[in-house]
Amino acid sequence: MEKHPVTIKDIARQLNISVSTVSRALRNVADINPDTKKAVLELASRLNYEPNIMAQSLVRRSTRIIGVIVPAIHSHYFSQALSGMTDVANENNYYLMFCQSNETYVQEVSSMKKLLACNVDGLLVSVSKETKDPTEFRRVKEKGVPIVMFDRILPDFPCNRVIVDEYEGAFKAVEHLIKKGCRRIVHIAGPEGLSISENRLRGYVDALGKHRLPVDEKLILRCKAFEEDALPLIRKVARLRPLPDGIFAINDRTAVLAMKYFHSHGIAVPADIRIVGFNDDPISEVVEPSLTTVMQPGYEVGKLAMGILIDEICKAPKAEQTFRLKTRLMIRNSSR
Amino acid sequence: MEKHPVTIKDIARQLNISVSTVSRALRNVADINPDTKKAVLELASRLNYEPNIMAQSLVRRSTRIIGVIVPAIHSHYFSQALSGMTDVANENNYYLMFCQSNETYVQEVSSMKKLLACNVDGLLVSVSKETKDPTEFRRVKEKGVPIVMFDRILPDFPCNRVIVDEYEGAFKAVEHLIKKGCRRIVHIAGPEGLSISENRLRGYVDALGKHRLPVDEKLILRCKAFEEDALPLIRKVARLRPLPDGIFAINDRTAVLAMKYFHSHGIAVPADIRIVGFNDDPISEVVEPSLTTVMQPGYEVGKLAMGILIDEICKAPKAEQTFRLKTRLMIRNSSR
DNA sequence: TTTTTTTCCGGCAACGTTACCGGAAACGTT
DNA sequence: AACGTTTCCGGTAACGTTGCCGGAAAAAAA
Repeated sequence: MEKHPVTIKDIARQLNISVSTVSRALRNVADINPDTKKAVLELASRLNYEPNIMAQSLVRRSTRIIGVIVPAIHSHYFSQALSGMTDVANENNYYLMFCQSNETYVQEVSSMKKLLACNVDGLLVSVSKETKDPTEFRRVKEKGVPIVMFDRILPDFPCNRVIVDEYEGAFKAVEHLIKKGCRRIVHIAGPEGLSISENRLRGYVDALGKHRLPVDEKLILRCKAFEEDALPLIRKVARLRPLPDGIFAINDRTAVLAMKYFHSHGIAVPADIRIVGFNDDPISEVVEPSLTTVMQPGYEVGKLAMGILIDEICKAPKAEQTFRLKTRLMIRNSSR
Repeated sequence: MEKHPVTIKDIARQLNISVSTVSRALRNVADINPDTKKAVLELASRLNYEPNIMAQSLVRRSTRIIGVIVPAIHSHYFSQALSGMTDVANENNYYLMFCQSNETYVQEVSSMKKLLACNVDGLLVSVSKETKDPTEFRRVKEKGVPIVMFDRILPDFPCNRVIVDEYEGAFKAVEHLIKKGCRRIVHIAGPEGLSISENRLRGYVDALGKHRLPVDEKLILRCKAFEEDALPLIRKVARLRPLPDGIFAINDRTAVLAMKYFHSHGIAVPADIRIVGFNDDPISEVVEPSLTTVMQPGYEVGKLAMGILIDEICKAPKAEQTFRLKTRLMIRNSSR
């Protein structure tokens, strides 16, 4: 074991030809005798030759590696997106390197440095909840490495983007509550400054506006993290008088947390209060009562983002676009 | 933009010294004047120099890239494991390339080929449900690329392994049911031949044996896939007479499926039938009644597997071991 | 036949880095 | 002063591959 992997030189030596001829035979280039080509290909497959990607990328200045940075690899939504990316990357003969920021800006930047050192051909990023400053991303772009942002984008940083239409999703969710008769609807919002938080909040506000309901600041509660600090907010909601009759939560975990809390405190869902979440996590189908929620097509977001990035790598630069995928309101029992 | 990234040569030119001197200054080697070293380091950081990993790996014959193959990136358990791996890899300055087999042998092998072409320093594999044949893995090992298998291992292929003690987990789960008074316990088992299926089955059988309960073949039902074909089996269970009084399911999704089915068919859980699952997916906490299940430490499995692989890459080969992480029985309402 | 064109191949340099070797200069020793 | 030692540096080859160029041999045209 530990033999040298077979190289182009080995083939050249055995066939008594030069390395450049072998190289040409292995690729689809003219200037090669069909017979030699056949001989080379045969020997190559017999020896189980695999080209050395490192050497290739060194001379080609392109690695076919794409770097991906997400806040957390575990997380139903992101792991679905990663899955979509992987499938598309595979089809197109690209390699993927994954990093997670664990929701910190520091890890995000250090991951980016590492990926750049690997000469990635492109970057797929969903920013951490701490990230506000686009300068690091600008630097990368100036080096000529294309970036596509997905889901959690940075408003100040122009680039191709793939997001779900969270505004519309939120709007539909809140409108659904209104149609069910809710008049005092709480929004448990996400961390400030994050695009997804703001979009969902806007959807909430506009839906109220459309139906001429007042926007009461006291009914808008902000999480700092995503789930960790939701419980105190939920307690606050339960103590509000009169009790709100609807909740639109930033995500399913928060919504479920609220449902569990209400259940153990004698507040009935949906009779006393209706609840809608966001994400369509597996838990939403399973919780009792099942949770109405906004489905985001994570797998599709991943596929699309990867597709766009690959396009940007290969072809001439087009105008930067923002692609919005539609959400779907999954109506279940928590709002019936 | 699209400027050449700064190389060791640029530094050498600007400082009027040779590339080898720069190279030495950048690394921790003797044979370098402290002053020159300082000058080089300063200029390097001023120019934002990053060494080209491709070039380094070409000459060092080591890429610091580790390939990971799992059946599915989405999946609560695997995404947790990947998360653990990523964190450990990062700490140790390794890069990760992820592939998913989508539970097919073909994709698994093609992923492996691709990763090898990238000259990965090691491989972390959890095999697909189709995989029986160890020859491809043997080949890799003969090339000197270390493999650590985790979770879904291949019995015929000797290597370092990290698994959870599924036997003990299953044993405890079934024993728990017995202690709650169950006497006719069904096992909804996983696909045949998979290590995890077999280990859990053995735990089931042995727990029955220990408590002198008969093993009834009619109470052991096999899934072919994991969840897709579970429903017919559950129907079968519901039609059994006398009705079984306990179920040990291969995973939480199957268990929840069963609970939902029973609920809509007037069978009470846990009064008529007690249920235990496997995995501790988020859904198990949330379902009504909450699901008793066997917790597997996915994140820890990932961390440990990566740690062992890195050890194997760096140090002299030690005897191959199988590391078993303990599970924990999470007792909830579905078995009370 | 000679000339032109085509076909095919080998040599060389390059990609960015490291490893090895040899040697100049500075220092220390007797 | 002559010698050995140490310190530090530059040159060169190599890692595996591709791209360019020049040229020999074969084929086509004159």
